[in-house]
Amino acid sequence: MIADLGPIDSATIQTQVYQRLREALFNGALLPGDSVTIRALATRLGTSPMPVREALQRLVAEKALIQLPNRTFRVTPFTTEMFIELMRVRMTVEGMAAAEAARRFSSRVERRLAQHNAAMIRAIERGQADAVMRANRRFHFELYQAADMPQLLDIINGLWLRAGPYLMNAHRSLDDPTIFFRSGVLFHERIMAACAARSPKRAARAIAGDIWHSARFFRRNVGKINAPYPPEREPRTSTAVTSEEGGHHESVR
Amino acid sequence: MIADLGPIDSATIQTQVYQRLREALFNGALLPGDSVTIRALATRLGTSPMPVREALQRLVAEKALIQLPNRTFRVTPFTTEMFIELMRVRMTVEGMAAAEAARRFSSRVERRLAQHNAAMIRAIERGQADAVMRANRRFHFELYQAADMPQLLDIINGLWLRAGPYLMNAHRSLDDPTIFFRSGVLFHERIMAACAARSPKRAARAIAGDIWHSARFFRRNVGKINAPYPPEREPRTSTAVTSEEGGHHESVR
DNA sequence: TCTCGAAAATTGTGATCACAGATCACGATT
DNA sequence: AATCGTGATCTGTGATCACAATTTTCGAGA
Repeated sequence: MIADLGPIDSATIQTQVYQRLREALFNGALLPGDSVTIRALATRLGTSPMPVREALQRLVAEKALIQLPNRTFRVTPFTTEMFIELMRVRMTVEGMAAAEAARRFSSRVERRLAQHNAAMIRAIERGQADAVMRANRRFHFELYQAADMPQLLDIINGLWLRAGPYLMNAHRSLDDPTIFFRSGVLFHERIMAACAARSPKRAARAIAGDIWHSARFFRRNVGKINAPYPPEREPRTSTAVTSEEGGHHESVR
Repeated sequence: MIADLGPIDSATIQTQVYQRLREALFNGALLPGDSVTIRALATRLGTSPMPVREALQRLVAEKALIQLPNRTFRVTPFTTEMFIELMRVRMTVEGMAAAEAARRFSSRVERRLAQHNAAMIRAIERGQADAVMRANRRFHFELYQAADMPQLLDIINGLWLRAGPYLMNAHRSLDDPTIFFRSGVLFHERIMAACAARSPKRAARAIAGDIWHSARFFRRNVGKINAPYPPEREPRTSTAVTSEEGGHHESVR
């Protein structure tokens, strides 16, 4: 009955592994098609294979990774069609969250949204693409969180996790990411205006517009982002890169 | 390069365990709040704890189970608020699927939908509640599958998995489930009409109506379905029922 | 130079064991 | 009779080992 504050509760190892992989996917540190192996990760993280196994299984459940007939793990690669489907789902799901956020809009989240967007503008001016993407993410989730629908937020998290390896790498394929980033800022302003006007429909439309607009930029580059093609065999498939393999990219750290 | 058909590919044990638990949840064989333990399940299924561990972790990832601070597993219990949120999410997500299905509607799925609905009517007349729920499920997923959006279908599967323990048990709390079942049939006819008319908006509205209507029946009974309340302690919580405990219900078989 | 095949290395899966934390059962103490 | 403490039991977590399937490597044969 003591008010024991400080529930430090440092998570289990498998949770830590899971969160690091999740962050790596969110940030685009892992490319679609990259293979991930249990032992290699365990060695790199200094644990036994067990926690890694469970973390990978969880990511498979969230469709962030796939398990080939091979049983080997890979960052889920998308075809253009799948990417478009994902963006369509995002438009309606995140549109719903935006609509609800507009209903519950408060000056507090209004202020924070403005801050995130300002940070995004600053990052654009400084040419810090990573910071831009980070600010963009914060803006969106600040909004979605304001909807106060935990289960909906979970779904959105899953969508971003799957889209991360693409969205966070796609801007590198653009000649001038700046103009792309700036249009994002404009959409964000539209979203804030809709929320300030307490208009759910406008907010949903604005979010959908933001998503669709960015999708237009990326659609053509979906293929370019994928890791070197894995050959498609029969009962199982493809090679497994294990760990280093040439300073490629798969940096789980 | 041989066209080896018959990919019987009897899955791994963990997959089998997962699917059985999934089915148990879908059918409402497990009540919200029921506790599930690794060793008990492993013993009952005649395997080692390993496959069960991974299956449970996966279900946790899908929010079908929760892990208390205790680390013990429980079938996710819902508050009324959470249940309503879930139903709202279902309305827009499944509404989207219905809309897309309406666009792609074919006489083939029209025929099959009619069959499922007919089966539902027959089951109602015979008073076979379980068969009613089964036919209802087939009807919905026949429709959603027709949308041809695999990722959206995955999300819907997750929603049903979480709702299963409630929806599949709630009709038992009704005085006369028949009138509830029959209204479902009417909504289904509305849905089919909308699809036949190739009207995405009407299809989405009809699905949302179906979901909301059923939610109204269940809302009051959310609390009644939950398994006996687990006491909420501090760092972790509640007892673990392990296995039999008095012929209660948790039949994973 | 290319093709084929067998050994070697790598992969995920499953079983078993050890362990820390939590819960429960039971008995001594007040 | 009620309360508290102590040991027994149960829980999930992590480590280690064994194994079958697969992939890769590499050398023999054409």
